[in-house]
Amino acid sequence: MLLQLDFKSETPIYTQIRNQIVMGIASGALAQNEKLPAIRALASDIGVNMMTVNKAYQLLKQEGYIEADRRSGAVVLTSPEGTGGAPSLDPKSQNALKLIISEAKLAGYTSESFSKLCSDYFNDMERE
Amino acid sequence: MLLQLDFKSETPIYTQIRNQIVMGIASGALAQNEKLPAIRALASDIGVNMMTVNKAYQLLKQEGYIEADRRSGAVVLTSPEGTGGAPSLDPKSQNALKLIISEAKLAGYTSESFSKLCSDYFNDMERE
Amino acid sequence: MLLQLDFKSETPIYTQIRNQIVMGIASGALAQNEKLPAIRALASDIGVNMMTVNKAYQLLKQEGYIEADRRSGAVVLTSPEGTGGAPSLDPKSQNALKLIISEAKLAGYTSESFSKLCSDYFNDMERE
Amino acid sequence: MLLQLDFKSETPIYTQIRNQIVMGIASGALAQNEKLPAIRALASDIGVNMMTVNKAYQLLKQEGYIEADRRSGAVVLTSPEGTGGAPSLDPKSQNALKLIISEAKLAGYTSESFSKLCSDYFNDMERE
DNA sequence: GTGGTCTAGACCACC
DNA sequence: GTGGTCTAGACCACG
Repeated sequence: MLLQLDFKSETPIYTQIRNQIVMGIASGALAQNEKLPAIRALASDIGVNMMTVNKAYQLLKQEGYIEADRRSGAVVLTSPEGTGGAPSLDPKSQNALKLIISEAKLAGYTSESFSKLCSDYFNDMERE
Repeated sequence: MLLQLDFKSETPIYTQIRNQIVMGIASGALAQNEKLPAIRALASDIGVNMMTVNKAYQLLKQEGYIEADRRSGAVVLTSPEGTGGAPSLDPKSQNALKLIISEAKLAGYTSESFSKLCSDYFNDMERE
Repeated sequence: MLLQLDFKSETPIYTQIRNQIVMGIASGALAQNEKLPAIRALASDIGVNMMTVNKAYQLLKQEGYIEADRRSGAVVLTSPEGTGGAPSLDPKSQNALKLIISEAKLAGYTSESFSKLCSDYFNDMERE
Repeated sequence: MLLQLDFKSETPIYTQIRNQIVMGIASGALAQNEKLPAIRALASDIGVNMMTVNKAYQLLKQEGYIEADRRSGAVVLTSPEGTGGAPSLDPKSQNALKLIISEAKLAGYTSESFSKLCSDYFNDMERE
């Protein structure tokens, strides 16, 4: 699991860390119940202030992606994939998705070609 | 065409304006070649400073969604929808989409149910 | 002699008219002593306010490119091409040239390749 | 690196700042990877509002001359001078160059004397 | 009437 | 400390 940060990006670094970890979990690069690196270690690894990593971890905790374990630091939570209930997307992400779909439509995508694109991304993740 | 802004949001107001206009164009609420409201008019309409609206318009110009005419303000550009070439999505939007798909997967979506969600959004736009 | 205006450009229309006429004279499209179209005629031709054309003509007069003739409107002045003295470039244009050369250098041009580019433009004009 | 602004000029201050920095990079006065002054510092230095400097910096970023690093402000980008591919000039600059060449021709320059002028400017930059 | 530019001062997020 | 955002009001160029 390697984090790739872009210090020139306008998205805050702690958000980038959070995003990469979420994508890592989804792709399986980070297994369920796997232990995340210690804040201090990760911070020095990627050359970033500890506060920044801490902020990312707290975000992830708050969103239910990871859990703080007294003994072993942070661990990836078992995702409720098979809960049975209808899956629901965070409202913010829903809005972001609507925006992306608008852009895609104006860029020439049809409903079908866009769905195709999404499926591709979905399947790419499985294999990584 | 009514703009709905959230002044408490952490996404800058000028970005919100830009997003709403993009979605407005995609949904047809803003017709091609339609004249956009004057910067100052829109600014006072939504209770925001002129500079803020200006920034949003410049973003849209730069991205090719609208065009400024010296004589009559800004107009919606005719989108090159049928250019024939493969449609392409902005790299930033691609990354955002990948992130959303990761979140969706962890929230329990399958590739199919997610594609369904996208199609629904796509079609909703047509009707508005 | 056809004027091509870009109403979306950020350079004022009267400047565009002035520039096109200067380039027209240099390329020979407008001959020395040739009569320029009447303000009113040109204005309606290119779909522009008379004031705008007037402003362009006054600029050209002031810079010594054309002359107002009571009887026949404006005519192209005989350029002092063979005056013998060292040619001199307008200070503003000198600065603009320095800036362009800076940009060209950063874009990878060498002194030689840039001179080549200039010669090409110079010669292109002769033929038009 | 000293900026010389003309507050009476009709070219916007932010453009003047942008131009001076571009010329500074080309002349070597600003070294590659050198850190640019902080927006607020430069602004108070040259007696100008922060927003004005900000606008200049954003232009430069957008054009690829400088880069913003989240941690340490803006730095001069390593220019891709030896990329091998044919160097290309911005279309706007090309048009500006054509116009200047037209003016030069009418002022009595020959293709050769103009090329000489350009070489001189090119070489002057190296030494500064 | 339109957009473009600029100012002086403020608040906030990030690192 | 840094940059990003926003405001309220002003002046000017363009058409």
